[in-house]
Amino acid sequence: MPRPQKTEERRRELLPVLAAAFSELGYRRATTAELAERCQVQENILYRLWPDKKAIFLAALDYLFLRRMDKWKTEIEKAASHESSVIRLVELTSNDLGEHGLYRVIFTALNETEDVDVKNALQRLYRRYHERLVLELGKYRKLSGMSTATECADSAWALIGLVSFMNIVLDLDLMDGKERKRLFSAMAFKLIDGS
Amino acid sequence: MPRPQKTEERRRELLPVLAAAFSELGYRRATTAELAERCQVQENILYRLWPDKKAIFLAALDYLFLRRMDKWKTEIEKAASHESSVIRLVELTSNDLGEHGLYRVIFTALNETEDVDVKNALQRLYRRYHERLVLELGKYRKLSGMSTATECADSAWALIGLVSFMNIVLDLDLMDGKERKRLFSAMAFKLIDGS
DNA sequence: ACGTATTGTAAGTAGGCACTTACGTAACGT
DNA sequence: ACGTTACGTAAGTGCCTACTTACAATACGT
Repeated sequence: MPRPQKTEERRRELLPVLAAAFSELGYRRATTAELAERCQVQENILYRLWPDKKAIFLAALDYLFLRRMDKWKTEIEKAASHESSVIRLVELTSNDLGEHGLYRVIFTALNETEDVDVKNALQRLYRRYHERLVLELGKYRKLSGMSTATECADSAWALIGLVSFMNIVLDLDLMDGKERKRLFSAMAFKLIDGS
Repeated sequence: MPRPQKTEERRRELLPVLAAAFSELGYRRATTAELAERCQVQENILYRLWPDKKAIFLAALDYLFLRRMDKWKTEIEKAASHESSVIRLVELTSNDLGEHGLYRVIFTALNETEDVDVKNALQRLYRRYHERLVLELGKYRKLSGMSTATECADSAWALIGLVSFMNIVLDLDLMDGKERKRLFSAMAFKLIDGS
């Protein structure tokens, strides 16, 4: 048997480039020609690695989400034992609002929700995101004693909403960086402290 | 001079249909062919009323926003003098989350922000939205005495963010109607009461 | 070394899209 | 009544884009 296939390896190589393209350009403007050019390959070989453009997009979405969760993890580990991980996450998020391309891709995906696969992928993503946040928030609130599970879940959703919106603010240049960061921090801390 | 042109009148006639199409389908899927069919005219005549598709879209966006602000106005007027208009607005919003097509169109527009005209239109829309909300929120908080202008502005932005996010929740079926309404009300009231 | 299967190159295809053109028809002022 | 202008119909045009096909080059196991 000649030439062992290393497609999986190739996919991993190209994914960061593809993800960057999607987060810069969105789904539609990231044409297959553009994607291929950025990967410095022919369109053809993208289609040997994935069945279609949608599959490439979903792979990129997944990649960005996992990358983000990894960053959360290392950030939490870096935290001093006495400080809460939620606070650490809020600070992390306020510092790189929009730098990671995840939200851009999510917003672009939201316009493709008539596609069942895209919709399901987004659903799973948001649910996992929420689950993870509830976990950290729960730990934090347990320290201060009061707060029901529902209140925790609500606050986590509101936090996710806040981050989503801050990315709209960023896209539309509704505020400058300083103001944006101030608003986000103020609101985020209100939300994690609950009422 | 023969046949007085009534283009403006025709535009007003078609706008509701066009706006409905854009909020159902988004910008891309609302093809000019589809738009024409829904209006029961040929594509051709749309291009006699507007220079291009983008102009139609922006007109629809404006139409939906003005419609929404009108609804706010009548809702506030309907309010009994003793109850606050902000509370009235929150209740209104929680009742018809997603029914009006405004947010769908806004989200679709957010994927076209590389276009300067679209970006400016959205910027103006959000700023006017915010301004209006700050006004009502200010009146409400003046009653309870404390709250700086910045706090008011912050809360107004957070409210807008919450509504934006609830529309994502709706699109992705992340919660059923009851749960969605509960979450929105709970968070909205926290936000208008400030911390 | 050689055959086989993968990787790379380049051109092409079919469909969808925004936008036009050409022309027939109807209404208004005089 | 008639000429002018707006309105309506229908077909088309050229471009873009996701996806293919045909074929050459290369690397591995035997």
